[in-house]
Amino acid sequence: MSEQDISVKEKLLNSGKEEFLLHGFKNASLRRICSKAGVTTGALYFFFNNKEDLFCSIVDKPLALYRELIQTSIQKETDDLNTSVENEENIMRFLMTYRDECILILEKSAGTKYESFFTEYKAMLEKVNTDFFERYARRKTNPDLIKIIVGMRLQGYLEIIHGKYSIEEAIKLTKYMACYADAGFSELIRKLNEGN
Amino acid sequence: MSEQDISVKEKLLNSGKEEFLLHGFKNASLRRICSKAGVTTGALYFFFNNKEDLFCSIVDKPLALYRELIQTSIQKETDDLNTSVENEENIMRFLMTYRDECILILEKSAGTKYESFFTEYKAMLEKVNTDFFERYARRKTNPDLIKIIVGMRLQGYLEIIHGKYSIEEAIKLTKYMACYADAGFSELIRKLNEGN
Amino acid sequence: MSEQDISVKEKLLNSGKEEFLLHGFKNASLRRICSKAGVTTGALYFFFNNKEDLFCSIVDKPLALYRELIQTSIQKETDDLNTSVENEENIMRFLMTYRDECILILEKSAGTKYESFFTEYKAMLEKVNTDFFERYARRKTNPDLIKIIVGMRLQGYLEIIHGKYSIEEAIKLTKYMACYADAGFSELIRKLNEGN
Amino acid sequence: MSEQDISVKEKLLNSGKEEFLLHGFKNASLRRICSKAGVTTGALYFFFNNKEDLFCSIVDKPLALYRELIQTSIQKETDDLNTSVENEENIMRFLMTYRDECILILEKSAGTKYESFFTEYKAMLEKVNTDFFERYARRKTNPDLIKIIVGMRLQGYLEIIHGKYSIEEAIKLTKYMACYADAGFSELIRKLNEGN
DNA sequence: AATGAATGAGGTTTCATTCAT
DNA sequence: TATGAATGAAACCTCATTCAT
Repeated sequence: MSEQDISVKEKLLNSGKEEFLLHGFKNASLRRICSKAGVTTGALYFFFNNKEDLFCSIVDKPLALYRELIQTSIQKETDDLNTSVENEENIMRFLMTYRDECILILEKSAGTKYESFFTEYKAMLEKVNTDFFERYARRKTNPDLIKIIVGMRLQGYLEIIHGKYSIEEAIKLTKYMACYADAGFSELIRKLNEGN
Repeated sequence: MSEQDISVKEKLLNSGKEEFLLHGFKNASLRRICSKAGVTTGALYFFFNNKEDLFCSIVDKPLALYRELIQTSIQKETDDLNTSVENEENIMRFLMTYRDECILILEKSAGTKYESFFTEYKAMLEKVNTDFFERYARRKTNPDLIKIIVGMRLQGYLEIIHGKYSIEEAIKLTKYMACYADAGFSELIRKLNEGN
Repeated sequence: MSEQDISVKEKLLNSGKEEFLLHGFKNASLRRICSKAGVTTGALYFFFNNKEDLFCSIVDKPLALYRELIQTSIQKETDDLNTSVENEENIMRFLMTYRDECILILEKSAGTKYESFFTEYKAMLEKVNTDFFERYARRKTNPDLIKIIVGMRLQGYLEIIHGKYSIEEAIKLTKYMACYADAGFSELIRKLNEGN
Repeated sequence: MSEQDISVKEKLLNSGKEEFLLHGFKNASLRRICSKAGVTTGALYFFFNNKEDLFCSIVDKPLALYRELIQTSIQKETDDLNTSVENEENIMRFLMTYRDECILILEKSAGTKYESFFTEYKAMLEKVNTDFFERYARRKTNPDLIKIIVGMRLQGYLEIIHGKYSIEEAIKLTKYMACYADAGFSELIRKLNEGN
C-alpha cells in the first residue's frame, strides 16, 4: 500500500497513537494529532466521537484479544500447571505484537475509561499468585510481599516491551526473567518457612 | 510551630506537593494550588519564578541529599562489599522519609527538567550492576538482562514506597526483596554460565 | 402510501419539522435532522439550498394558505360583521390543522426571514382592531390598550394550539375564549366612555 | 458615577444582559459579551464560573425578591381579598423596576436552571385560580379554560413589560387589563352556570 | 508581601456548508 | 441521487503568566 493510499482515518489513528504515546491521553493535543495527519480538527469528529473515542479505537481491539488470551491462559494453567511456560510465551508474543497499544493502556490511559486497568490487572495477578502460593507453600501469605513481587514481575514485562526487541529476542529475555523470578520466589518461600 | 506560623511560602510548597502528586506536573493547576494555600495566583509569583520553579523548590533539597547519599553508598560499597546491606537500608530509610518527593521526581515530573531523572538513574544503576557483574561473574554481561533486572528492582522499591508502611516495615520488606532479587540474580548467573 | 414510498425529501421535511419544533431554528442541528432522516448531511443540500431553505420549505405553503384565509376573512367580516364567529372558527380549524407549522412560524423562527412575522401579524391585528374600535366606539383608541388586548387574545390562540386538543374541542374552547374576550372588551369600552 | 468608573464586572453584567436579551441564553455569545465589555473572554472567568453563572448573577437577586413578593402577596390576598388590587399594583411596580431581568427569566432562560420557571409559575397560578374559581363559582372548573385564561393574563403582563412605559403608565394599563380580565371571567362563569 | 485583574494562547467540541464522486 | 469526507469558523472554557497597586 503506497503512502497516499493511507486513509485519513488511518492517518488519524497513527498520529493519535504517536501523540498518546508521547504525551499520554490527557496531555495529548487533538490539534497536533490532526495537523500531523494533515487535516483540520473538525475532520477528526467525522471519524470519532471525541478524544476518548479516538483513544479507544486504537486500543479496543487489542485489549479484547488480550482479555481472551488471559482468560484461556489462566484456564489452561489451572488445568495443567505445565502449560505455564507455553502460556507466558504466548502472552509475550501477544504483547510484543501490540507493543504500542499495551503501553497506551498500561501507562498512558489516565483520563480514559481504561485508567484503572493496570491496577485491576495487578490486583488480579496478586490474587492468582496468592492462591498459588497458599496451595504450594501451605502457609498464610504476606500480601505486601505478593504485591511487591507481582509489581516487579510486571515491570519486567514492561522493560521488555519498551526495549526494541524482536519477538524472538523478547521471548528469550522473558525466559531468563522467569528463571530469575522463580528462583527468587523459591528462596523467599524457603526463608519464610525457615523463619517460621 | 503553631498553625498560623506556617508562612505562605510553606503553604504553597505543601499544596503544590499535594497537587503535583495528585495530577502530575503538567496537569497540576496553579489556581488550585493557590486556592488550596489560601492565596491568589499572583502571590505564587512572588516566591517562585514559575510553575517549574515551584516544583523544583519542593524537590531540589531532597534530591541533592539523595545524590550525596548515593555517592557515598556506592563509594562505601566499592571499598567494602559487606556494607551493601547497610547501604540499602540507609537508602530505603531515606526514600521513606522523603516518600512524596521521590514519587514526584520519579513519576510526576514529566514536563520539568527532572523528567529524565529516572531514566538517567536507571542507566547509572545499569552501569554499576554491569561493573559488578563483570567483576564477579568474569564474563560479558547481557545489557538487556541487566536493564530488566534493574528495572524490576527499582519497581520493587517503588512498590514499597507507594505502600503506607512505617519505615521499619519498609526495611523489613526491602530485605525480603533483596533475598528474592539476590537469589534470582545468582540463579541467572549460574544458568548463563552453564549455557556457556 | 406505504412507509418505503416516503421520499427522502419528505423524510427530511418531517425530521426537520421535529427538530425545529424541539430546538428552534438556530439551535436545530442539520446533523441530527439528517441522521433522523437516515441520510447524510450532503443529501440535504441536494433538496434544499441551506438550513433556512429547509425551514421555509416546511412552512411556506401553510403560511401562504393562511395569508389567503386571513385576507378573505377580513374581507368577509368587513362586508358583514355577523360572519365573525364563522370566520374565527375557520381560522382555528386551520391553525389546528397546521399546528406544527404555526408554532414554527410564531415561536421557533428566530434566525429566519420569518422571525418578525409574529410582530407584523400583531401589528396588523392592532390596526384592524383599532379601526373596528373607532368605528363602533366613536372615540380615539388607546393604542397601548389595543396592543395588550391583541397580545392576550393571540396568546389565547397559542394556548389552545399548544394543548393536545381535537379540532372540535379546540373550537369549543375558542368560543369560550371569545366570550371572555368580548365581555372584557365591552366592559373596557364602557369604562373608558364613563371615564370620559 | 462617571463612565470610566464602571467596573469591568459591571460592564460584563451589562453587556451580558444586553446579549441575553437579544439572543437568549443559548444563542448568546460570550465572545460578543466580552468584546462589548472591552475585555478578552478569559477575563469573564475571573468574575464568573461559566456562562450560566453570568446569567444567574444578573437574574438571581431580582428573582429572590420576586419570590418574596409573591409569597407575601398570596398570603395577604388569602387573608383579605380586598388587597388584591393593591397586590397587583405592587407586583407590576416590581416587574417594571426589573423589566430586563423579568424578560430574561421568562423568555430568555432556555438552557439555564431557570428554563422551567415560567411553566412552574403558570402552573402555580392555574392552581390558585382553580381554587378561587371553585370557591366562588361552586362548580368544577374546566382546567383547559383556566390554563387559557391564565396564559392570556400573563401575556397581558408581558405586553406591558415589553412596552416602554413609565411605572405609573404601566400601573394604569394594568388596571384596565384587570377590568378586561375580570369582566371576561365573570361572563365566563355566568355562561358556564347557565349552560349547566 | 500579596491582591485583583486581565491577557492570550490553547484546549475540546459542534456547526453549517461544500464538493468530488 | 446521495455519499463520504473535509473545511473553517465559532462555541465554551482553562491555563500559566503578568502587572499595577
